[in-house]
Amino acid sequence: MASSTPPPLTTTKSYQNHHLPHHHHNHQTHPHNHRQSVHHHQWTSLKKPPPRHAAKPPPGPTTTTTTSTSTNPNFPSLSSLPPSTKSDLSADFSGRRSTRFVSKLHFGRPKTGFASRHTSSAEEALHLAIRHRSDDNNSSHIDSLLLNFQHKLSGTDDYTFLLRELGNRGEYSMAMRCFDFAVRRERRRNEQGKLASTMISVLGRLGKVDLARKVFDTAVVEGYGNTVYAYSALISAYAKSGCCDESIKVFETMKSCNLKPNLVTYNALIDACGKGGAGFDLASEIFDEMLGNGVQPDRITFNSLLAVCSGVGLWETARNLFSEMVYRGIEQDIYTYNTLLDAACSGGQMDVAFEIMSEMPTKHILPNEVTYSIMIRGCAKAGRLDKALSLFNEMKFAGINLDRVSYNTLLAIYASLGRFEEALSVGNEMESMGIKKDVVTYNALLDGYGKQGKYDKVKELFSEMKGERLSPNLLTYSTLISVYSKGGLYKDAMEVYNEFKQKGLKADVVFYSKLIDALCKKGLVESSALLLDEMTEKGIQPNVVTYNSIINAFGQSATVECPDGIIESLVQSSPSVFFREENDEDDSIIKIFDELAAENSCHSKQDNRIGQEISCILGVFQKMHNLRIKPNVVTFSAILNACSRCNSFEEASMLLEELRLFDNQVYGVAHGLLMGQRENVWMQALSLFDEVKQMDSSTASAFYNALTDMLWHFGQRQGAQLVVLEGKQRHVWENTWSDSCLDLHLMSSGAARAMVHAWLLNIRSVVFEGQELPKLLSILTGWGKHSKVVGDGTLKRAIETLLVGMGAPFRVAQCNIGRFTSTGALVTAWLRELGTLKVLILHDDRKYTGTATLELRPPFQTIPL
DNA sequence: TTAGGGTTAG
Repeated sequence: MASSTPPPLTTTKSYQNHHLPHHHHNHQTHPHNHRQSVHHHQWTSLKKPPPRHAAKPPPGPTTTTTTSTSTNPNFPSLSSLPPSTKSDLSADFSGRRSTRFVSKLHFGRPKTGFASRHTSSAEEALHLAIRHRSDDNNSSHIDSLLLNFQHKLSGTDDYTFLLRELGNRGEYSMAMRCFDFAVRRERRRNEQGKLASTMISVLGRLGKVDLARKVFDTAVVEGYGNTVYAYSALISAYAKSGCCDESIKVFETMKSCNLKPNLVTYNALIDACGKGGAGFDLASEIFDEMLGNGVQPDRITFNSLLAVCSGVGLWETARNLFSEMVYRGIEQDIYTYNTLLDAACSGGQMDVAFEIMSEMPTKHILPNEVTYSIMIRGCAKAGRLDKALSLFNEMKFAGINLDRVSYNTLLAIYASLGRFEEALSVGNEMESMGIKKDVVTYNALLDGYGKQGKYDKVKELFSEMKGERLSPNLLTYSTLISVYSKGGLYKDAMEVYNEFKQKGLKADVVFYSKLIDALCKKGLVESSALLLDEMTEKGIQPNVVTYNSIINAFGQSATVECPDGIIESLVQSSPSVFFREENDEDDSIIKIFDELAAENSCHSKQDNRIGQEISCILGVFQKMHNLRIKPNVVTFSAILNACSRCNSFEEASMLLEELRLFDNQVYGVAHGLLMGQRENVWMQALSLFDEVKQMDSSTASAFYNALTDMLWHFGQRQGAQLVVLEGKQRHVWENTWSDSCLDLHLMSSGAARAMVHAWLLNIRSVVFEGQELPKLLSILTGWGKHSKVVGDGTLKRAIETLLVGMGAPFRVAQCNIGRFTSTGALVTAWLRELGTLKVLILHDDRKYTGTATLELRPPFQTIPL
C-alpha cells in the first residue's frame, strides 16, 4: 500500500502515516518473551501468556521511546503492546467521531466509598446547613452555623466531611466558606494542607477549576499547599475539566519543587489524557515515566488508560490493555468492563461488546445502569435501534433502575427519530420516578423538534425550559441557533445569539462549526468564511468538522465562479496572531444574521450565493494540510459528494488526481475507479472497503453512498455497482435484499440505482434457473438518504424514473408511497423478454486501456435514468 | 485518582 507519489509541499509527515506499512519485527528477544516475576501474584508468571503473545508475532516498535523496561523488569512499557490498529490507513481517516471532550464530562458525580471518620456533630451541621440554604446563592448562614458548632466539631476529619458532602450537593460556595473558616482556626500546616487538598478536589469535581486553582495558589503562598496531595488534587481538577495541558504544567511545577509524584498523581495525569483527548501516545509516555520512577500501576491506572483508548477510538489497544491487566494479575472491576465496552462500542464492535457483556457475570461483575447506557448508545449509533430499545426492557427485567442518563438516552433516541409521543412519555415516566427533566433532556427535545422543522414546538419548549428555571447552556444555544439558521429564521437565530452573549457564555469550536454548517447548507459560503476568520481570531481553532462543512458547500451548483475573496480567506496560510477583543461592532455573527434577516424580509435573492466550483476544494484541502488538520473519511465523502454535484468530469477527475498527492490510497481508489482503471486499483479498493467496515454504520454507508453516487453520476455505472455490492457484502446497509424485497432506504440515489440493477439481475438468474419468484415483489425506498426529512422523496423519484425507463412492471404501492411492488408473474415475464438483459447490464463510460486512451461506449447503449 | 447521556461533518 505504499504510495507511489510522495506527498507534496510538505515538511511535516502528517500524511505519510497513510502509506506506511506495518513493521512486523520478529525479535525473539522481545521483552515480553522474557517476563519473569510479577509483582502482584507470584503465580501469574506461571500462567500462559495472554493470547496476543501466542497468536501474534511479537509486535513492532511504536512511537514512544523509553528505557523503562530496563529500569523496571516487572512491568514493561506499553510501547511493547501490539500496534493499536491493523489498518494501513491512518487513524485520522477513520476518525474519532467527537471533537469535543470537555462538555462530555459530567460534573458533580458524588464521591463515594471513602471511610470517613467524622462525628455525628458534623452530620448535624451538614443537615442544618442544607436545610437553611437559600435560593439566592447566599451562603453566609453557614458562617454563624459553624461558629455555633466549632466546639463540637473535632478537627480536620469533620471539616473535610462537610466539604465533601457540601460538594456532593453542589454547594460549592458554602463549601468555600466552610473551608475558609476551618483553615483560619487551624494552626497546624499539615492539617491546613489536608483541608486545602480536599477543597481543591471538591471544586475540581464540580468543574470549578479556576476556583480550585485559587485555593491552591493561596495555599502555596501561605505555606501549606506544597504537598503531593494538593498538587495531585489540582492535576485531577484540571483533568476533570479536560485541561490536559494545564495538568501537565502543574505536574512539571510539582517536580521542579522536588515533590515526588505518587500513584495518585500519575493516575490523575493519565485521566487528564483521556478527558482532554490527548491521545494514547502521551498517556503511554506518562505510564513509562511512572514505571521509570518505580511507581507500580494499579487497576485505576489501567482503567484510565482504557478510557484514553475509548476516547480516541483505539479499540485494538484497549483490548490489548485488557489482556495485559489479566496477564499481570490486576483485577478488573465494573469500571474496567464498562470502559472496555465503551471502547468496543465506539470502535463499532457491537458484536464483541455483547460478547464481553455476557462474560461479565462469570467474573462476578454484574452489568449496571452504566453498562446498559453504553450498550444502548452503541446500538443506537450503529443503527440497531430495535436492539437499543430491547436493551431497555432487558434492563428493567434485570431489576436495574433507569437513572437520569438512561432516561435521557432513551428519550434522545425517540426524539432523534421524530417519535415525539414516545419521547415525551419517557420524559413523563422519568418525572414520575422523581427525576426532573434537565438541560440534557430539553436539548434532546429541542434538537429533535428542530430537525423536523417544528419551530413553534421549539420555541414552546425553550420557554418551558426557562420556566423550570433550567439554565440553557452552550449546547442549547448552539442547537437553537443552528436550527433557526437552517430554517432561515435568522431573526430568531440572532435573538438567541444575543441572549447567549448576554449570559456571558463563550462560543467554542463546535458552536462555530455548527453555525458554519448551517450557513453552508443555506449556500452562504461567504458568511461561513467570515466566521472561520472570526473564530480563528478569537483563538478558537477550526477542526476537521469545520472544514468538512465548508467542503460540503462546494459544488452545490457548478455554474458560478468563486466569489472574489472567499477562497483567499479560506485558504490564507497564516491565521491572525492577534486575538480580537470582543465587542458587538466586531461580532460577525450578529452582522451576518442582521443582514440575512433584512434580506429575508424583502425576499432577496439569497439563492444566488449558492454555487462554488469544486476546484476550490483543493485550496481548502491545502489549507487544512497547512494547519495540520487531518482530513478523514467524512472529508472524503464530502469531496465525492461535491464531485457528484459537478457536471464537469474534467474538473472532478483533476481534483481527485491532485488529492492523490495528499493521500494516494484513498483518493487513488476514487480517482482510479472514476477513470475506469478498475483492475489497477481494485485491490486497494478492497482494503479501503475493509477499513471502512470498521467504522460505525452511518459513516460507512455515507462513504459507499458518496462513492457510488460519484461513479454513477459520471457514467461509471458498472464500477458503481461493484462498489455497492462490496458494501452490501459488508453489511453496510442492513437487510438489503431477499428474493421478494429490496430495501433501499439509507442509500443514495446512485447506490440505490446500481443496487436495483444488481438485484434484478439476481432475480433474473433465479428465474432462468427455473425457480418461481415470490408472489409479491417489493422495492422499498423509504425517504431516501435523508430519511429524517419528512417529505423528501428524491430517492423515490429517482427509482421510479429508473424502473419506468427499463420498462420494469413495478408500480407505486397504494398504501405506501415509498414502496414499489409487482407480482412475481409480471416480473418473470418481463425478465424473460429479449431486450431486458441488455437494459439490466450496466456499463462504464470510460475504460482505461493501459495507455491514456479513453474508450467511450457508443451512445446507442445508453440506458435512460 | 477510574465508567455511561446532550452538539458538528454524511
